[in-house]
Amino acid sequence: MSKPETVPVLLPLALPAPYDYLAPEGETLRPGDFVVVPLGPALRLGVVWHRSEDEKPDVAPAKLRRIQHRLEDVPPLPEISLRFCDWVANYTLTPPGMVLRMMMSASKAFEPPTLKFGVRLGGEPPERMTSARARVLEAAEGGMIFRKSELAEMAGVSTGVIEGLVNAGTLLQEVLPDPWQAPFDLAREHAPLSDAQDEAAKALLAQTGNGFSVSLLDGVTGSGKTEVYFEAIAKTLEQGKQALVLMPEIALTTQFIARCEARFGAKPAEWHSGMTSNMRGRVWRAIAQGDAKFVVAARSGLFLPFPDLGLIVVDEEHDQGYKQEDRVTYQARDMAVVRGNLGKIPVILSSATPSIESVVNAEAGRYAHIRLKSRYNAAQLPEIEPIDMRATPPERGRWLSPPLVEALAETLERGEQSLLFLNRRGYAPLTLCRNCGYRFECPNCSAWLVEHRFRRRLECHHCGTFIPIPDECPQCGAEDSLTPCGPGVERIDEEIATRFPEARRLILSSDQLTGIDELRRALREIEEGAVDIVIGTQLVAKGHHFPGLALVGVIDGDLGLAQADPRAAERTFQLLSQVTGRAGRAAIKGKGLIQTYMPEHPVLQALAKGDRDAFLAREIEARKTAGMPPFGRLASLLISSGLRDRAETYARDLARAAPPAAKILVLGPAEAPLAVIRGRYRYRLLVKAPREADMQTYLRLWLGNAPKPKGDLRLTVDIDPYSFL
DNA sequence: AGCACGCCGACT
DNA sequence: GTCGGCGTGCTC
Repeated sequence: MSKPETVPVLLPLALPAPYDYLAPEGETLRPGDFVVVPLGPALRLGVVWHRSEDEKPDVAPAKLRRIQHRLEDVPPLPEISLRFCDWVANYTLTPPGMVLRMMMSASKAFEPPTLKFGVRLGGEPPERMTSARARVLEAAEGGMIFRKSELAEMAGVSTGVIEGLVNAGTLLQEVLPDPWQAPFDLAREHAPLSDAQDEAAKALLAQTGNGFSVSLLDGVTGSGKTEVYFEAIAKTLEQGKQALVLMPEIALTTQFIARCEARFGAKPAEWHSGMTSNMRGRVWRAIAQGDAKFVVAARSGLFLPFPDLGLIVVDEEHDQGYKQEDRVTYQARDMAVVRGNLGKIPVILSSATPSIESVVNAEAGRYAHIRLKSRYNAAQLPEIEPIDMRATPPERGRWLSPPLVEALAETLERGEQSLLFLNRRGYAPLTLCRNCGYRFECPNCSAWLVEHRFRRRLECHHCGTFIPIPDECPQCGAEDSLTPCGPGVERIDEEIATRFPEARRLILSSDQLTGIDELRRALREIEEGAVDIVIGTQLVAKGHHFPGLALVGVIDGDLGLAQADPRAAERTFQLLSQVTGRAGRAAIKGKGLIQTYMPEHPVLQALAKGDRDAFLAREIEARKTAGMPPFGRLASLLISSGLRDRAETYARDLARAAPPAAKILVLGPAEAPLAVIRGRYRYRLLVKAPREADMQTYLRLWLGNAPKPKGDLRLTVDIDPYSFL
């Protein structure tokens, strides 16, 4: 032992590798331990990393500084998390520290935990009894623990009364248990599975239990996929292991949490960005300690420190929301499969409209394909019909075609609910001057300003800039000459208001519903049947059930098809099937009407005929021929700068520095479809490679020798890009 | 991610 | 002459 022991420590910063430190005197540290280390002038929190055999510290010994101390009351990061971090960093070409940062994104978890206290009936009755006190005692009957505010509200008294009873010794203060501390009742009685569900559950359980496997649980909306994977969750919890369910939109999961509670007798822990930092800290710790066994999370939940994860479910696996595009860009569905592989545990991908990638993997035998072809409870799939807008156009200045209006009228007549879907926020996507042709464009982006009549302004959907709606044209000065062009949800709402003044309407869009609570309230109103016609954006397509919905009308079925995007057809098919799939449940036969100018398009044909498989086969064939994912690999390099020339020149220099490779194609640079965002000019390079090529090694070699972006130049690498804007 | 160093313009 | 703008580079 001549040399002092050096320990690699990874810091949650954009550094290329872990730094080496001297171990603290007389203490042995292990990989995963959280440690405080000096870095430059400051102290920082990092994680003791692992070093492979062949690596050795190559930093000058004189530079080595000593680890200050280890965090003793934080559980160490599990070994799998370290390997997962390295894997993701390597795959996405991100510094490992940035992945670690995601893993540590609960700063409160590293501070001494604050205990929450509640009160419980237990001591002697108070000497002086009042009516308020009596009400509290009555409400607290049974010995349950309540939060002070909760009990006060139940008894209809102020919290002062509660405090008084605490001081009198009647109410005892006790640590409030977190929801995940309630035990699960796995044998709890629940609605029996249908034969099809039972068969699927058996097939699924056959996959789970012996190490890593991926199952694609593929069933039409309303077929009861959730109950099927609940069986796998029950099995996991029975084994005492942790189960993770990923959801694309956590704001919409109230229903899901309630179903979990109904099935297992206790609530799962939740994890998403909308939680308070205190709550995030508590959940993080509970997971790290292995106390939280069942976690429902947004995509970032994949990076939580599970010491004993036994199952990952990716719900609505096709959803684009799983692709994170800012900071570290990753596809959570794909990374879930990686995490499952590292942990040797089963992964379930669930969807009514699975992604092409997953279907191809299932067909190739890499994933088990478990299908549920019919709806649960004899409910029928909605009948879907395209409406040819060339044959039955709407009247001037209107957006609903006669057949859709008629269907709405009939549905309204029957007292049933309708949903109109338009994936466009605001009132109108473009405003122009009738007199001189001036169009309102964002000063910072290459995009039109969208009129939001509700908020009385013109907004840019890319940078958030807005101006009040002007009275006159800024170019020619003409008054009353400004004309909104095209519809957004607000304009559809206006049309419904004139056509069906008696109907109760609700716009389900992030503009109208700010915050989770408002959204949840709106969803409840719809569920309870307090709304006749819902007009909604994307939000309505994400896994929420509307039990009374009979008719779904899609205002612009072609909207997603216009873009020159290799995934446009897939995405449109998924979105439209999900939206129209909201129609019709147990008692009601649903109907879906899609307004389109190209009813003969394969996407619309497939929807109308309910022939998903034919569409998938066709789409898969097209991808195969073009060498597109999953048959080939893509990476996108986005170059941006405040100066157009600088961005373009750098993009060209970068392209020129690309090492020649037999089968790897570098396309571009080309101006990005959204050429300017927030005043930054954007150019794009696309790298296309065969499936067997090592894209990461190629990119590292290339970027290692290429000129580095200087000044305000930014270069972002996106492996497996989903957005081409 | 911080923070210091260093090189250019506009002030007492 | 100095103050301070931020672009560049370093932190084990």
